[in-house]
Parts: sequence; C-alpha cells; structure tokens
Amino acid sequence: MIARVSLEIALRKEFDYSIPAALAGQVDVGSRVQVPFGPRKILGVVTAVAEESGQANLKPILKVIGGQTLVTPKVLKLARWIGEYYCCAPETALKSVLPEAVRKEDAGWRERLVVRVLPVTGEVPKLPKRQQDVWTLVEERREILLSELVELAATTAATVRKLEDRGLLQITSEISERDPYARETILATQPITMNPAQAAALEKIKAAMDGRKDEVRMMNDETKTVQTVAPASSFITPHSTFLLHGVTGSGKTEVYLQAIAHALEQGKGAIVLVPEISLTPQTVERFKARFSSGKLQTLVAVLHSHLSAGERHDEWHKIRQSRARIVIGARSAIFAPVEPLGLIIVDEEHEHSYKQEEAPRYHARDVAVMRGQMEAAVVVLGSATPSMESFYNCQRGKFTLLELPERVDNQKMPHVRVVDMRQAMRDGKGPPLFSPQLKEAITQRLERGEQTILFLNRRGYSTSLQCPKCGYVANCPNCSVSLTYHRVDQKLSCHICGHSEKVPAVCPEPTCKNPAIRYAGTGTQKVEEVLAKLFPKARVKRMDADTMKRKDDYRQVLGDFRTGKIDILVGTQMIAKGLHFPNVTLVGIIYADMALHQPDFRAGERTFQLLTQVAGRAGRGDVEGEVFVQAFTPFHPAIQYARRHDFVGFYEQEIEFREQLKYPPASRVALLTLKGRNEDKVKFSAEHLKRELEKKLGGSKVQNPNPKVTAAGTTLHFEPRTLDLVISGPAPAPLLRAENFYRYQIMLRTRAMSRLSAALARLSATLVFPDDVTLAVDIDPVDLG
DNA sequence: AGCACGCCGACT
DNA sequence: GTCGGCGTGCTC
Repeated sequence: MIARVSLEIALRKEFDYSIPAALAGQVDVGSRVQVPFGPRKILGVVTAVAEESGQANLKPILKVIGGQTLVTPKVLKLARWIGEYYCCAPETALKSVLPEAVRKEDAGWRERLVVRVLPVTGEVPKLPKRQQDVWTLVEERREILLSELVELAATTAATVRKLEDRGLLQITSEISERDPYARETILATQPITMNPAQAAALEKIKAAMDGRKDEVRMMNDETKTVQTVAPASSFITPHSTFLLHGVTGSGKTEVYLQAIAHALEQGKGAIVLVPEISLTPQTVERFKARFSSGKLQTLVAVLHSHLSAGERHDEWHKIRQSRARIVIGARSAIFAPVEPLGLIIVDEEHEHSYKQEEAPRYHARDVAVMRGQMEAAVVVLGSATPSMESFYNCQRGKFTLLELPERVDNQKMPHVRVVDMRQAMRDGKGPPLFSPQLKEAITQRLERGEQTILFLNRRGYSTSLQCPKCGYVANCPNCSVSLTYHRVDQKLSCHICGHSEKVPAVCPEPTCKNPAIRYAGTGTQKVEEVLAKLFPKARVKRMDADTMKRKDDYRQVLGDFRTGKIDILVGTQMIAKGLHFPNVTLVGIIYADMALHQPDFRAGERTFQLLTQVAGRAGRGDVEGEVFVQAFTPFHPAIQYARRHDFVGFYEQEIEFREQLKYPPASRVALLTLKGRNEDKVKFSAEHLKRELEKKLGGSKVQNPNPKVTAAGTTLHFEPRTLDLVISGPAPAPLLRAENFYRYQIMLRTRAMSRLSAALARLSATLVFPDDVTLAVDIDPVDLG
C-alpha cells in the first residue's frame, strides 16, 4: 500500500510514500505522518491511500503522529476549497486547519504520576519516620498525585519510591486532561421563555435543521455525477444560511442556545464562532452554564489564543473524540472536527477579526457558510449591524433574514443625540474634547450614581508632535505615519510597528531647537487626563491596548466596573462590543467621524457599525440610556442612520454607492500587494504585474468578443458573459511604508471570484519578481492597508 | 522550503 | 591553486 502525502512546505505538489508493514492499519486519509524528504524529515498529512503509485522507488513513511487520523475527510475537503478560493498553496490551507499544539509532533497529553495504595497482604511493616508519614497520607487518600504528595509530606519522590519497592503502593503514569476552566464554578441555567420575535426566529432555524436530511441525500447524488468542482455559489441553497439581525440587547444568544439544544437532540454537534475580543470568560460561561453543568460535564470545548499549548491540545482532542459536542472559539474554530455537524453560529458576523490577515487569508464567516453547505449544517450569522455582504445575500435570496427588532424585557433603545462640534469650536481656539451638552450629561450621571462609558477609538495622548516654528513633525523611521505621544511613559511610539523613542525636549531640527513643541490630535490618555481635571471626584478608568497588557487586566477592570467601583470607563474599540452593564445610562462618543475620512470604501460602514455597537452599551437596565455623538460632520448618513437605529436605511443608501462604484457586495475584490524594501523595485514590479494581468486576464479595456483558452492553457480569458473584470492601480498602499517595507497595490473587481482566483493562481505560478519583492494575494480583503 | 550541484571572482 | 557568490533544480 502507498500513501499520498501533502507536506508542510508550500510546494503545491504531493508525494507518494510506501506504508511499511509495521505501520499497516495505522495510516489512513487524514493521518499525520513524518516522512523522509531528500536528506531531511518532514511532517505532512495523508490525502489519499492507494494500491500503487506511478512513481518508482518509494521511500517509507517513518512514523505516524497521534493515535488517530487528525484531519477528517470533511475538513480536508474544506481545506482544499480554501486553497483554491483564497488563492494559496493547498499546503498553506491545510496547515491552518489544525492548531499548532495538535500539529506539532511533541505536543501531547500531559502524563502525571499517580500514587495508589495496593491491597496490603498481612502486617504493614515498621517504617522509618519519613516513610511512615508518607504512608499515612497515602493510606488516607487512597489515590494522590505524586507531585501533590511530595509537597504535602515535604518529602522527595525517592522516599515514595521506597514505599513502592516495599509493595505498599504503586506509582503509575496516567493521562490527565487540562481544563482551562477548572477553576470556574458555573451554575446551570435553563432555557428562558422567549419573546415572539425570538421564538419565530428559532422556529425557522429548527425547521431548517429538521428539513436538511433530504438535501444531504440530494447533494451526495449530485456530486457523484458532476465531474468538475462546481464554483462556490452553486452550493448555496436557500434557507440553510440565516442572518439573524437583532438590535443590541435583543437576546440573540438565547436563540443560539436553544438552536444548539436542538442540534444536540438530533444527535449532532455545533460550532459557535465569536470574535477573539469577546471570547471572555463571561461569554464562555453562558454556553457552559447551559450545556456543561451536572452530568453533561465536557460537552463544551473552548478554542482560543489565550489557552496554553497543552490546553489547546486537550480541548481539540475532546472534540475529535466526540466527547465535546459544542465548540466555542475564535476564527480558526471553524475547522473543529465536529462530527456530525448540525449547526454553525457566527456571532457578530460583521466583525473584521474573522478575516485572517496572513495566508491563508480566509474569512471565517464565509468558510462557515461553505462548510455548512458541504456538511448540510445550518448556519446562523448574527449581528446588530450586519455586514453589507450578508444583508446583500439576504436581498438576493441566498440567506434567509430573521429579525429581532426589539430589546428583551421591554428595554428601550437608547436615545441618541448628535452634537455638532463645529458650533462648539467657534468660540474656542481648537475643538474641545467635551461639548457643553456631554459635560452636563456626565455631571448628572455622577450625581445620580449612574455610570458612563466614553469612547474614542485612538489610544495614546496626542497623535502627533510638531514644531510650530519650523514645521517639523515626529515621524516613524520605519513607517509612513507620525508618532503618537504617550504621556504616561513619556515616549513617542508608532502604532504600526511598535517603534518607541524618547520625547525630545526641544525641536530636533538642528537649525531650529525651538523648546515650544506642540502636540496635536487626541487619544484616550488625554481624555482620561481632562476628565480628571473636570471631575476631580469621579473614579475614572482607561481601557485600551496600553492598559490591558496583562492577561487578567480586562477581567479586573470589568469586574470593578460591574461592582460600581468605577464611574467613568474610557476606552477604544475594546469597550465597543458585548459589554452588558445595567447601570450604564450614558455613552459619549468623543469623535464619531474619526474613521470617516479614511481612504477605504468601507469607512461609512465601519463608522455606522461602531456607533451602533457603542451606543448599544447604554440603557441595558431599567433606566433609559442616552448617547451623545460628537461629530464635525453631523449630517453624514453613517451618523444619522446610527442615530435612528436604522440599519436598513443605512444599507439602502450605502448599497447604491457600492453598486455605482462596483465595490463589494455589488462585486468582489481581489487585492494584490507587492512588498519590498526598495520602493523603485516594488513600483516597477507592480507595473509589470499590471501589464501581465491585462495581457492574461483581459480586463475592462479588453474588448475581445470571443476569447478562448489556448491549447497550452496559459492564456486565460473569461467568457464574454463574465468579462466584467476591472483592474485598477498600481497605486501606493494607503500606508505606503510599514515596518520598512514599501507596498504598492493593484485592485481587481469581478463578479466571478472563483474563476478569477483560479486564474490568479495559474498566473502567479508563471510570474517572476525580483527576489526581494513579494506578492500577496488577498481575496475579499477587509483591510485595504 | 532547504539543500544540493555548478560555474566564475578575490584570497590564504 | 582554493573559498565562496547565489542561479537552477530536485525532493516521492
């Protein structure tokens, strides 16, 4: 027998190996193996097993990693699709479906030495004092960890071994599972009675889950007769993917929980994706409390970046061995080997953190939809501010829209007031941080003992340091951005590469040396400082990447906020999502249009999402919430629709603009970025790439009425029907230089992305760039960098 | 990806 | 005469 192996190096090629007699029966599709490759040994995954190979002189597989196959055939199929669609080597795609801790050869179970009493035959002999002490302890406990015993009896392992030699006890090595949540006490919860909108949404999801059996059969029959791989879109059948659009506080989680319960009733498992940032112990707890209490102990497995390698290994194997049936995790949890899979939930589906920003550049929400189709699982995407893409898919009948228009428990949506900061500016020199209206509102809350959240999506003290005399600006030596002033540690630092330097006392320009340097722009540190001056008695806490350095900081601050030890919480992005505090009745957004002026077609969408999410933090208790949105462009649609909590209104005006300019979701984008240390070489390579793209792919300028694929297959044209490719650029990336690399971009827009990515894969195989210039292909980019 | 083989410049 | 530059090519 032979095995075809996909190695861990991006060769876009698989290699055959013989299965030695000693390993017969242990090697199957999905096995992780170590094989000889030239002079070295490399790890890989078996993708096929056969009788013979077309290749002579096969080398044998050296060893098998893990007791069972690690990549299930379904996950393997999903990885293949990722490689094709996201235009990366299949090996790169395959690499990301297993956590590092599972992939690595040495990662394994934790073995612990356990001491157990043996049945005593006759008298216990007279023991030396030390041994007697140990013996008393062991006899009492019957069973104890060696490490624990050694500590408890203040002794050494050698003493315990002596007792073993006497035949009184036994020391065995046993696998012990690490449980990252062992220290939590979680109280069980019961399903909550839902309001009519929640119940209706759940019913539709359950109906789809019940009705999927026939479709599975249909899909299998179909795939048997179809020879080629169909493009992604043809797999999408209506009513198997739902978009649950529920306003903030509308009880989406309860719908998820009861849908998961339904999957369990059907004997199936579920995957719940949440953004990394909201994967807090509280979130996990909500799922564990419903499903992991009492006799259902290990039902929920958790996968995220804060686990240790060992914990990740154990959690993953719990899933692989079907001991856990529910997985909750960040992006990569979409590859969890849950089988059979009944349901996939993607919470906060609009979140950008679902997109992986390195190869394979997949979007976990889109992979979820694909996996749902492949495995006939129902997919539920949830958000208070759906992405334009998902809502568009509802409009086009690809997804089914479910709506939760009201908050639970008769809570009202917060009242949002937009403050025109241009007026606040007229009397003063520069814009004040706090408008009189917001100042007044904060004062009120302090008097009433209610809490306030202030949001500014920029950390540090000031965005730039400049000299008013000579015009000098402190810029990063590695990136094309100015340095941010951090007053707390008296440093100038770059938020792109992390470069940090001392604050100069005078203007560093040798001919200037002006001691009066100015700081411009505002960050959270300054907000905190100004607050301290305005409200000296208020207890203020800042929450941003600078104050949340340690693992436990986040939890600590939120705990203090919950128990009322903090009056005002100032923060960036990280306080925008999911926080649920009943006593917060005021939210202030310091500078709402900050992100609006960025050169990104999603700037409006981002602003709308951020404002709606932040505003949603107010009024989660009995008192109605109030939100102050300070803006310099108060009539911008993103701000006005957010003020009215009108997602659909925002969508409708935004989709018009996207359609006009052929931006997603009206078309799809592939972003090609060339990167290198030498700007001229990068620019030249980008121009060369553009010419090649026009030559080989056609594009908007090409008016070939009847293009054909040549016999050699290297020249690729689209059929006239789909010849809608638009090539723009090359242009310097919005951030031309980052970490000493210059970047130039070419943007491709098309409606047929599967065809384009296939064409790009073939094209990039033939392209040659200088060796210090690299090309990155990003399909459906989220960050235009 | 690595590591070989391979064919031309400045050194002990 | 050798050490070493990185161009091309192969690894089942």
